[in-house]
Amino acid sequence: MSPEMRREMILEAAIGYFADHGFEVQIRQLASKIGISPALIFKYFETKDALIDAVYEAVFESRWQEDWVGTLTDRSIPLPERLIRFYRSYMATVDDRNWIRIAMRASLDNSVMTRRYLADHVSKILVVIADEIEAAPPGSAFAPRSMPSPELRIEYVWHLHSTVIYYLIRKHIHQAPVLHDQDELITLIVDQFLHASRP
Amino acid sequence: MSPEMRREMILEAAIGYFADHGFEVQIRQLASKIGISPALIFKYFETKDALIDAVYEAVFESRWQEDWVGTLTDRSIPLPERLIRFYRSYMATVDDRNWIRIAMRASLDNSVMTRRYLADHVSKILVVIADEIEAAPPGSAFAPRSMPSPELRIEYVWHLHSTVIYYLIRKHIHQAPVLHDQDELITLIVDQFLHASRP
DNA sequence: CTTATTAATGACCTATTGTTCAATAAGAAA
DNA sequence: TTTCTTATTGAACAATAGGTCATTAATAAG
Repeated sequence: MSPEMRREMILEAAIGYFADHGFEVQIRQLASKIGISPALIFKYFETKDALIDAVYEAVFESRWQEDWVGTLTDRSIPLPERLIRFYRSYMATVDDRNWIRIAMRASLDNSVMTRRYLADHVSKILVVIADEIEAAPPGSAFAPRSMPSPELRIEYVWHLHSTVIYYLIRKHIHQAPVLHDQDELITLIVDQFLHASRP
Repeated sequence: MSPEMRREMILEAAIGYFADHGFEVQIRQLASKIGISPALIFKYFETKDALIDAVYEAVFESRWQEDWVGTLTDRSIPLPERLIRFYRSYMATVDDRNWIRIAMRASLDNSVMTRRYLADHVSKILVVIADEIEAAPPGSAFAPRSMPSPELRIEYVWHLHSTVIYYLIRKHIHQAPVLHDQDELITLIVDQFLHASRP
């Protein structure tokens, strides 16, 4: 097998295996799962830690769509519609067992990855959403009654965002039964969230 | 030192250490952290797994207040006030780094503890909240416009509850900056949540 | 002070686990 | 086929880690 394919195969297997069983699983077990010898893994990744780093890289990479901010700020479209479109796209990108579990493990292990992701990416989105709500034309169905104080602004939007993220945690980490129809969920909570903001 | 105190000391140290570094840390490290020999730990806990089980027991025990349902269903008090009181008490009980982290680790490790906790305790609360919202007198400020379909009922209340739980995950697992004033947070989101339900 | 009891330990055992490396298999090129 | 290259492995090493046990230290009773 070509080195590129083999490396990819090992990396993919490691992502799934680490997501399921944690980073402490033995290289031996991972190898036997793939059907190769443990030694071969060390041909492609210097050490176990290097493999873990590669898993982090692969999983955190491309978990972000450049057009999300564009979708949210396109004021030619009504705000509810924008939020629903955004969260549908967001769900499609992040509703992934391996991603959710590894991001959570990263935080528990005190890795900087998830904290950086939250700081760099998620908080950007939250600010945009807060801005768009505030910018809604007064008198429109979803203009805010009164936006909370600056310190509460982002926490206010977390109310919406938390629901989506924790839905994924319930699904992929707690493995509890959740509503299957995600479009319905998104419509429900965006509607709920915005109606509380009406004048 | 008396056996009871020693056992308690080991257990408490294990809770903190496992919460921080995961269940894979060495007994040696835990022992040196406590300042005792590794062998002593095995005098009080048969095996490492027995210690882990004891940690689970200790952490999941008494994470539930019997009077919560009573608080939520006392219709002599306005619903917003009931929800605010409940979530203040809930926060006081669950806003604990060790608890949040170990409950999350339990789920990732496929332990039944957290799933059972969600099924037995949390979902009970969510049903009660849904019932109370629906029972709000028509025309009151927070009577529901229209309660969603039966399948969406609980998911609807998750919108409120998720925000509280994910706030704690952000704080204790992601260790991201969060709003310090929890009373303010609770007031904000309960208010937000109920106002969306008004007629 | 002596002795009995037991909390506590240090040294050791064994299995596990990351990692290495000489040897082998497989496949392409000549 | 022969040769060259390289993907792959089996076996082993060294450090790690759970667990045991004979011995020691501490404490309280007589």
